[in-house]
Amino acid sequence: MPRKDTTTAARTSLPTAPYVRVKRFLKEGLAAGRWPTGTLMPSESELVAQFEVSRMTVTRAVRELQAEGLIDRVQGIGTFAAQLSRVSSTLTIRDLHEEILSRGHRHRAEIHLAKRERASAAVATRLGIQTGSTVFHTLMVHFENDVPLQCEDRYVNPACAPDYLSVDFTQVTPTNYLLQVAPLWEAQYSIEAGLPSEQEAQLLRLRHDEPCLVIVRSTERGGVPITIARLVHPGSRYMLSGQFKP
Amino acid sequence: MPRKDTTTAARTSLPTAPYVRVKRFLKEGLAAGRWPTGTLMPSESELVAQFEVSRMTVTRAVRELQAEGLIDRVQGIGTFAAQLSRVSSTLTIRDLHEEILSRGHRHRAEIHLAKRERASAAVATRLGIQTGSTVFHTLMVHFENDVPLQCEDRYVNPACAPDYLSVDFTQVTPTNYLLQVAPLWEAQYSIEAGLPSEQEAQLLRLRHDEPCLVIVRSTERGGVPITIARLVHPGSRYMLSGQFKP
DNA sequence: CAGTGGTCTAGACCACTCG
DNA sequence: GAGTGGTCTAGACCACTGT
Repeated sequence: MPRKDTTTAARTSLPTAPYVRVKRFLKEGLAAGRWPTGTLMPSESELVAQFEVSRMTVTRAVRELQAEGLIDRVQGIGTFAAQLSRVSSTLTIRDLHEEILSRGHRHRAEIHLAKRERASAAVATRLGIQTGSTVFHTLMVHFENDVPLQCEDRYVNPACAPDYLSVDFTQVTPTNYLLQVAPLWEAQYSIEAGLPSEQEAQLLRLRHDEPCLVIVRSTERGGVPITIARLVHPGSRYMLSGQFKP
Repeated sequence: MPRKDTTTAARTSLPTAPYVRVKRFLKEGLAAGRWPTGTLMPSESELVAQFEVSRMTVTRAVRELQAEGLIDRVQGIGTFAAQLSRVSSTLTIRDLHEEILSRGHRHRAEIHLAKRERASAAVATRLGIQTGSTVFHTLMVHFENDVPLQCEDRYVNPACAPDYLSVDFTQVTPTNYLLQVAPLWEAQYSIEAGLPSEQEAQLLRLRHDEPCLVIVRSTERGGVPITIARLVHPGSRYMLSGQFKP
């Protein structure tokens, strides 16, 4: 009889999956401070005995908690409660076009620059190419219902997207196009508050002393830099938001 | 013979785990555009046949990709390539004290307020309590090597941390203390650029027109609000950074 | 109905760490 | 050697979707 008899409770309401029960037990124990940070938690075999389930089931529950960063496991040693203070959230950065449409608003892009240039030392370094070699450079402003929302200043490695300049960016955002050409596999970003450059202030129709949210993002794939972008948002018109949900 | 014979390759170099191989196959296929967004991907049974592994192994690989948001699965239908453009990053917000120490710098907190107050309507709403009932209110500035780095204005629901005001916040940060009392299970935040209030500018030793990164974070547990905090950082001295790594 | 994913089991071998 | 996690298998039952 490979299938275990389902005599045990949980028939009245929801027949919660066993691995979910194990997971919940551990999660609630952590929330209740039953295993303070760094404490040794029950071993897999203990959980197997306690819940009368197979080890695979326990393993799944525990592995998922590990993936969520709630516990640390060390082979040969045991399972430990993780630093709950290092909780991390998922900050989803969507394509601005989609984001605006999903709010039910209109999106429009104004192209101010789209040409090939010689890479400055700073740009070349970050794109992993030779100073003075060709790069693609675009500068545009994105509008939400005709209000300027983002100034996008972007350099692209021609090796990764040779046809970049032939794209009509009033129809497809650079992000979207680059995702088609090379799904972005790794990226780094920084988020800070700062003042717009003179040009940015003008393009965004801002006074030069209005604070902006500045996101600098560089994207690469397998160690090959694809693009770097500086995204400037008027502080009064844009905010990032997200959730923690450990 | 329950154990499968390990005749097949991968003996010369690393004996990569089968589930890793399956996962890598799918991941690289997605990167190469083999399955555009929304496309039907191989079923579990196909992968079982192709890789000559058990279904559990395939399931694990596929389930992990799903957790990473790279694929969508629908019972009874199949597995589909997810929208790669909605890649999300993990933004880890650590305790500022730890963050500063990990940079090898000194942390110091200056307490400007720590008392009980009657909740204003705005605060009461966000803390889920009655207007006019008691709340704890703290205001402090955190220094990194004696440079003001963050102004923390915080309201706490007394029901969740009755002893909050008896804590010596020059020794323990509110975040740290609240994490001990009630590990934060859910939180929401917004990040924006803005100007400091007059008081904040003074506390941070800023001109009132210097842009700041403002994080507003509210924390709850099981639907019960614990605390709301407004964290103001001088734009010139602080930045958030993170990575995408799908 | 056949095909899909969702879950579970009872065992197994391995690598690792500790006393 | 005993205990831990890391991984795998061959089968199974289920719920769900299509035709």
